[in-house]
Amino acid sequence: MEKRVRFAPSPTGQVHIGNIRTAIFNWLFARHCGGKFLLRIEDTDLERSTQAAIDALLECMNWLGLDYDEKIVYQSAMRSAHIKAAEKLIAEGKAYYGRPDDNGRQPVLFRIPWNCENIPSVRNVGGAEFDLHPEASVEISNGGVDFATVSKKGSPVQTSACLAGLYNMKLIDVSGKVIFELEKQSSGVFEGKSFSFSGCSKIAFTRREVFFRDLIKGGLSKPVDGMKDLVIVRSDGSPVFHLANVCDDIEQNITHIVRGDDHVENTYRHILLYHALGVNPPEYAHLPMIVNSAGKPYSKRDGDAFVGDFREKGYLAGALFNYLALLGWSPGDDREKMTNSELIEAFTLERVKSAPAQLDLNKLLNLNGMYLAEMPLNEFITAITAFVQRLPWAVSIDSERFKQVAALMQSRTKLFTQVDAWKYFFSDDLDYDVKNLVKQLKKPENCAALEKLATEFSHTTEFSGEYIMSAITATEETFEIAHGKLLQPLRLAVTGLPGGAELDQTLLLIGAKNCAGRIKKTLEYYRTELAEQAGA
RNA sequence: GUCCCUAUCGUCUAGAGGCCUAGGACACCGGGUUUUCAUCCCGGCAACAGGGGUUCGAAUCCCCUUGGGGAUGCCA
Repeated sequence: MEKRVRFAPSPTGQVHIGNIRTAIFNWLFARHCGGKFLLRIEDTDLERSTQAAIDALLECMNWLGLDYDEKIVYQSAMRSAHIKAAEKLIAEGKAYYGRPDDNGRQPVLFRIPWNCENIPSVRNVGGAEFDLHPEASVEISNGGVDFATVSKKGSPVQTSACLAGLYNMKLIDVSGKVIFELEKQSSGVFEGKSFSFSGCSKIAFTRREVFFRDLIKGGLSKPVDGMKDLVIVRSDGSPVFHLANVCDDIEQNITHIVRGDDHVENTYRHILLYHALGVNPPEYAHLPMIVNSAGKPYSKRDGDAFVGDFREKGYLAGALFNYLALLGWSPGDDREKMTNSELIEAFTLERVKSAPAQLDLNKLLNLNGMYLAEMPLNEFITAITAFVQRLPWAVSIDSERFKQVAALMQSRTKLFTQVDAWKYFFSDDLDYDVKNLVKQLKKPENCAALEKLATEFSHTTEFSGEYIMSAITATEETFEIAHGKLLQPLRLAVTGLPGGAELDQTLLLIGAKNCAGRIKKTLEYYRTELAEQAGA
């Protein structure tokens, strides 16, 4: 059978990195097994869902190459189907109207099914009982049972459970006498009859549990007595996530649900909803969360949590995609830098880890650098041009010269936004690394040597790489500076910074006259502004 | 509080009872190349959370503890 997965985000803001990783895993799964990757936009929260957020989402997916099959389903357009499903459940006695709100309107609640015998996802696991706090009462009604167990310290712990969770329930008083049997009263309770008891010491019942095999986490189960009937239509008439989600997954014939593991608890209820709607539930796979460098879930304060931020900062879509695919998953061998087709080929849900993973910006940066390094030069230039154009100093730079600089700097660029550091190739207005500058220029012989070089540069007619290096060597000899020790001061004087590409290539691009002018300017700057503090 | 999930270098991970003296990558540290810085190359540091079992043998299976996360909504 064709495998069908979906990515179902709520467009309520920027696209979160954890969210997009879920999309990536769904996409990889679908592409690996030749299935369909569907997009459903869960825009039922009309207050918070905006067109801008939807546009941002689509833009993000497009940027990362997450192409989807079939038409986008907008959940808001499915509303009448959701309501119809709720009505069907009510008609079949599988859902009921709950307590009215202040305006007298009633929500619809899904009843955790009382008769579970024919539901393959539910099984009996034997008898269970709780000690009850004697001072608290037990309330039994159509909506479930409220009672209070006893904590270790002896205080009451208020608990409630759906009726179905307390199959064969018996209430036992302090003398050991059974004072209530749910089975005998069940039809009355479903019709609205309620009971209240005090002085009970025990509640005994047959425990049942919902179970499923998660493709990532393995066998998972939850006792039904830990569940409550859930609202599926609010009193204002709007469908709740659980109902909408399940209905749409049924409508789209989803066969595999791959989502964040914050949904594990919901899965038990969703499975029951599936059965109530007469459909076999799909396979589930729950992905671990991504956490920040402190091991906590990402919050607004962390920044770096939105896909758009990564794009703005100059990360490549391919690198981010590759990196995110490796968070919580690995191919099983030592490969890390992988093309999309390699990822598709290797991807299986079985290899997804189930512990949370921290995003490591360093590693992402490194991977991005690898992608940049192997980009063909013309592509690199095109891509980085988009970033340089935003910079104020770059408004009218020469494109031919920019290409030469790009060729020189590509191998040392890990992020497009690092183009900001190329300013000195185009502007005489240097941003000095003052600390390093002072360190170099407080040696008088360095200043004298630079002075001489400036003079030579301003007069030379044959400015070449060879000329530059031999001029430096000669000057070093003249001023008795150790071989190579003049390079740092010279670089600082011309570019303001301690690092960069090969010095001769750099100076060549800047030009003899400019170099000479900058050296003089830097020396002047040092003497007037920095010499004093260097001496002190 | 209760329930569920989870636990290998600082981080991402490999690991399916013997291939483990625990492998790779990032970061970090050292060396080489570069007459400087970076790239690049080579090397190093660094982990099975703790305690009990099971077994001839445990990172691997079981239990407990501890740490982390999630759920417990008329949010999604």
